[in-house]
Amino acid sequence: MRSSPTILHLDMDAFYAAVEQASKPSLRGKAVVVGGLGPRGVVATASYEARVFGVHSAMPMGQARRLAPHAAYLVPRFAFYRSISEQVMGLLRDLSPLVEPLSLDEAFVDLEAGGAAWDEESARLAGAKLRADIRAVTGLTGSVGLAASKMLAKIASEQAKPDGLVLIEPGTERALLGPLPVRTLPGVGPATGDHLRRAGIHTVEELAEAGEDELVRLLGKAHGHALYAMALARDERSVVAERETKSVSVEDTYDVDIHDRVRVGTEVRRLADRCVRRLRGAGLSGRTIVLKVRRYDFSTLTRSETLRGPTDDPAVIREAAARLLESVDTTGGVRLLGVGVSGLAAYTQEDLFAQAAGVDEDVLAEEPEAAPAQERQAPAERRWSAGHDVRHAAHGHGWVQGSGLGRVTVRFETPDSGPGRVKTFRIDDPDLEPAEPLPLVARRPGRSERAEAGGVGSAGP
DNA sequence: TCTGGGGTCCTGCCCCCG
DNA sequence: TCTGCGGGGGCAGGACCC
Repeated sequence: MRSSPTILHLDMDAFYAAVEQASKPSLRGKAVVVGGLGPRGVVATASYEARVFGVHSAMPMGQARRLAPHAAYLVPRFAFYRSISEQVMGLLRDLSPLVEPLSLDEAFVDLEAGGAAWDEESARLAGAKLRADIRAVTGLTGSVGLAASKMLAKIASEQAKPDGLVLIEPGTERALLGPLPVRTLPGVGPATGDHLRRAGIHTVEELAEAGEDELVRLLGKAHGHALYAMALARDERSVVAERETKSVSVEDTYDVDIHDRVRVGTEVRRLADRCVRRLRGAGLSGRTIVLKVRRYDFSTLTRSETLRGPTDDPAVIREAAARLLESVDTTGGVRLLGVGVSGLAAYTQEDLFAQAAGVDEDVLAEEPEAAPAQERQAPAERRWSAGHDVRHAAHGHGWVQGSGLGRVTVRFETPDSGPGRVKTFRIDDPDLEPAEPLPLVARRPGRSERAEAGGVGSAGP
């Protein structure tokens, strides 16, 4: 392990909810819950104000609504979050070429590799500057952990949340880790946590005392060795900038279980097509086709089939998925279906033949990526999804607060306005149209008339 | 109104091959 | 020809992460 705390872990605070609050002034300081709004939705992110009521990620929406009935409930806008994420990742790449994104809102940075820091003092300065830059560019807050290893940097950022910076000084690692619950360590989830608890192991210190052989006996080879090393604060994993994709998959949970076998078949075909679209979008093909079925009782099974060579041909993948479906009993109903492809390659075998023979590309049903999810909504809500931006000819930019019964309610405000007024329209009002989200922070001088003093949005907790 | 969607990695089992 | 053994691929399931 390196001797200086020059591995940085960034974790944006309640990212999706914070973006929504920055984008919608009337939600700042309020409980905001982002997630699926259907009957089977779960919480993706809850703002800190919502967490006070006990709402947290992965909780069923119904439960969240009971706990926080007055919170604002919004569907995620992934494309928008991705654009903000790219700004943040850009700032990280200014620090070092070694940036390892873990998700839209999290990444590791090797500060030493970029020359951005070499000791405790310079690391602290780089982390503080990064936090200030993120706030200036996006209006959002992120928490920074600094340590000599990935694991410790991640634990540090967790302790720094929200809106803070924690540096773990070399030499203090074991003492800091010892009293923490085993669940703090990455890779210890509910099942492993239970397993260890039954063996009388509750803290990291007890994990270390148990010894490597005992942990391997309890948890298996890979997990046992890895966990023992982590308990001793040993973590040699390096920051890896480029990770290649190993699989591509799509899945849908249905609002009500599907019983009709024919309908199951058509859904699997649609999923196969969506999966192919993703695959091709990434310039990939694959050999192994995986069908996933979650039944009415939540039991989940997968069936897979490996082809002779990689493909991105929709007909081939549809047929494989259909064959796999034949071996699955769906009586009783299914709540989720999924199709995936693994064993990826950057080329296909058939396309050589197809091009040589002049064969047409198989036609993929024209279907925008978002269609299946929207299709489940009532027609009135199809155009006006809660939380999405709109523009009105007379009233300007706003967002949909809700719609139903032929009406749509819009709040007119922008990231750098104050909280705005609410108005209601007919859903077919010709003056109302969908709009792109506005930048969270007014553009820097140059062209914007909005770049006035105090224009930087605040989204503090 | 109980439980999303997209991934990764590991394990155990079976089968084939040498 | 039989048996043992080890490796590797394919397959299913489970745990975990964000």
